[in-house]
Amino acid sequence: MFSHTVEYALRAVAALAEDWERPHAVQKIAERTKMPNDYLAKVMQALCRAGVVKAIRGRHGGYQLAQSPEKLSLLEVINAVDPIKRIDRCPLGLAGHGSNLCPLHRRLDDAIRETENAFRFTTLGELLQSTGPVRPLCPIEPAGSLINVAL
Amino acid sequence: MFSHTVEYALRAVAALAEDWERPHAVQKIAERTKMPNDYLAKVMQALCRAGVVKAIRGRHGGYQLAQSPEKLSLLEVINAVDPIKRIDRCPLGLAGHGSNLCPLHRRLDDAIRETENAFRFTTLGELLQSTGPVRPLCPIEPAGSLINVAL
DNA sequence: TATAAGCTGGACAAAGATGTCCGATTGAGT
DNA sequence: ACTCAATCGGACATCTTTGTCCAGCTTATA
Repeated sequence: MFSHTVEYALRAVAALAEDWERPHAVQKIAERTKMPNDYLAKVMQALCRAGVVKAIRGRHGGYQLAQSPEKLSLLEVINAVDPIKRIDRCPLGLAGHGSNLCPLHRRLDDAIRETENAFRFTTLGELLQSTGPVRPLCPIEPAGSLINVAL
Repeated sequence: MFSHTVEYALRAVAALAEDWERPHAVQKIAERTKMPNDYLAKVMQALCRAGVVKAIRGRHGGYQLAQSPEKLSLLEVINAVDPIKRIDRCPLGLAGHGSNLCPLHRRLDDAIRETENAFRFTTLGELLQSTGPVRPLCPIEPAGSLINVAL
């Protein structure tokens, strides 16, 4: 239901969120989140253009969140790379229908709106704080090495 | 959020639902629903293989719903052409995580599940019965000709 | 100032989704 | 039997998404 690019973007910001006031190199993020390095580079550029992250160029540079994880909603991330499109007029191309969708498209748009809201009101910060029963989740390290990514 | 193919499939079954016990030729459905004839043919084949519709070959043939609109959920139609994929294990490919998703993927899967349910419990019949304030919606005919498609 | 680390952006390749074309097959009607 | 209307299904064209490669630019550090 969500594009691969969206998934990548969300993984990336989740990785950045760990210590968000420091730049992270694309290569590091890619290793952490197990995605193709060069494709991630493109995704980061998109996030940068959208203002979700900022780029620090040059040596010791990288990307870092533009604001604290608590202020960043998942929807902002999603819309930065692959905007959720609401159905705002009849897809059959009929003029004069304005916001009056037929029952089918009304139903579809309702679902889209609910999804949009679910992500609009979820911040990256909430994800990091969430104290599920099985905490160290996606991270790679099984034993006790390094920090758990909590993706 | 939904593929073009899903949109087409839903339009098609909505068109069929009008009088579902009679076969409708692909060409007629395509005109009604304003989509490419030959692509619709492929979509109908998929719906047929999934058992959502049945094909009547030969002259005076066409496609008709396999069962009454009241018994057909939108989810069945969607899954027939472009299945909604739940996130059932860590997309990072970590073994040993079973159903324990990290907060991010838990959140994503929740949204997918909600969407799935919204369509699982909506039947085609409900859409046709729904008495919105602006009834004749997507149909093409503005004046008083023919039946309103109520797509 | 030289070097290395890192982002930038263009070009391109591969794969999937969408759209088109057409001959083969089926079955009703004459 | 023959014809016509219709699905069936393979081949192919096009577009978008995803993925790869690389030369150039920017900046910290020695």
